[in-house]
Amino acid sequence: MSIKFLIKIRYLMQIIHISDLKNYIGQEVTLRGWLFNKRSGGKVRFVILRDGTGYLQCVYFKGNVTEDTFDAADRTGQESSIEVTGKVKEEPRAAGGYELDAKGLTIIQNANNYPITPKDHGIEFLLDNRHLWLRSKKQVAILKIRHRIVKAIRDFFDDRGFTLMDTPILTPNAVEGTSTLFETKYFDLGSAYLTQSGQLYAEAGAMALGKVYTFGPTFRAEKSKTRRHLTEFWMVEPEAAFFDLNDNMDLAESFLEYIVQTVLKEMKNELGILERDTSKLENVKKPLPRISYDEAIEILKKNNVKLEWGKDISGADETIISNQFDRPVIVHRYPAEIKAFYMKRDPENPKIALAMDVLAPEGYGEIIGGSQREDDLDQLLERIKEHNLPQEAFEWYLDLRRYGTVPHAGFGLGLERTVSWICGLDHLREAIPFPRMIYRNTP
RNA sequence: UCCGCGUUAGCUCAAUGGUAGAGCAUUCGGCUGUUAACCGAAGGGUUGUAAGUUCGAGUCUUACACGCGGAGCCA
Repeated sequence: MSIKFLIKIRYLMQIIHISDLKNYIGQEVTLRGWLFNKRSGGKVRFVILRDGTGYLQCVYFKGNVTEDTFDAADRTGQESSIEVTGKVKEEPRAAGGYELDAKGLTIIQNANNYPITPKDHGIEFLLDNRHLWLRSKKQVAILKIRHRIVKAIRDFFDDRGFTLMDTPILTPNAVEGTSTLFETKYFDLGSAYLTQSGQLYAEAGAMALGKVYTFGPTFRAEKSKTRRHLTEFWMVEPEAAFFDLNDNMDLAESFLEYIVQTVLKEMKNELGILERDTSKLENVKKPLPRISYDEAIEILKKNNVKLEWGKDISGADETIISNQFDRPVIVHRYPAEIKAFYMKRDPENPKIALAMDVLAPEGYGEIIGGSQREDDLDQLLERIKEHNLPQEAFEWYLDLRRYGTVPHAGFGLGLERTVSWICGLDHLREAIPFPRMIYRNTP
């Protein structure tokens, strides 16, 4: 065969992805990707190809292929980049149902000694190799579900008249004045802090656009060392004018239902790879149970846990409460003292803030926190004093109450906690591609 | 910051105070349907660091370093 002829064949060959195999049964195709794993018989070689869209077993029989090709199948290492050609066929013995009756194997780059072998590894090693760990089956499934959740979040708000509004990451002050923030030098203006929430800015947006949401990274410099904390995480925060606490809870409820039901419907394969028991996710439908903080204390009392009125609900207590229900539970009307300065007081009881948290089932804890905001100028001024916050830093925020203030509300949903819950992960660090934790900022 | 646990081959882990071991990975050989394939062989070690107890320390003691889990804080 002349070189010209080979080039012609090369151009005629259809280059496809594994996810499209079903449309090419019986046809000769080319696929490109990485060698996921391989096995061998005496005169047969099984090469598992992955290309980001799926996995495909390519079968090389000695005699059916050239010596060179058969040797190539032998000497190609795990995660080598390769190009394969062959005929697509249905094959119940192969995982995925399709197989490639392979003819050609081109090694783009032969990888030697890939660190993540097909056996167990410790978490430290895997995190050190996070850039490679992302290639493994479960991590690919998690990344895809995370992407689908992000898309569901955006679709949900976009379809309901919310406008995406990005808020600054570098901010001049602490939003709630409590959390420890990452500090950085900012030219001649002194210090700037990495944002811990876009909410105050989103409130300005809600007064401009009616309904907005902000979706971006947030940062907490707390020295938290648990499976529920990262120092850098993503949060989506809707904020709507003329919303009260009930509207806010209605929105959160529809929102969670939409996200979970969308993932259940469209990500069956990935949930299967993660071996997620989806029966508990099926229940995530309106209406979600709503209980007050006072009722939460009663539930704890029945379970022999004493919680003094005015104290915050701990992680363990959250689990006890959420175990009483078969779906996420909304807890509302917390003691004002343990909540942020901008939350509106209950007109019926000034000791209570019109706050709401949503606790995920199965011990995943708080995934949503929100409130109706204080819209009265004098009340807000008083709160700022009580919390010892510098009023001048909040003048712009107070302007929102001076010029056409209206009742409004919003909440924040932690993306990684949501991904972790829906995927059934045991640690937040697998819910984000490159986790940032107190003792790790690499790779 | 506090409490608990851990650190042995590239990776995951064994080893009663008495010669440092296995599986995976790597290299070589075998097998025509493998599914974390399997079978045979080989190479691979300053047992986290420093000191101490002991005839003898991977093992016991102390300090330090690093990591993991939990508490607090929060999404």
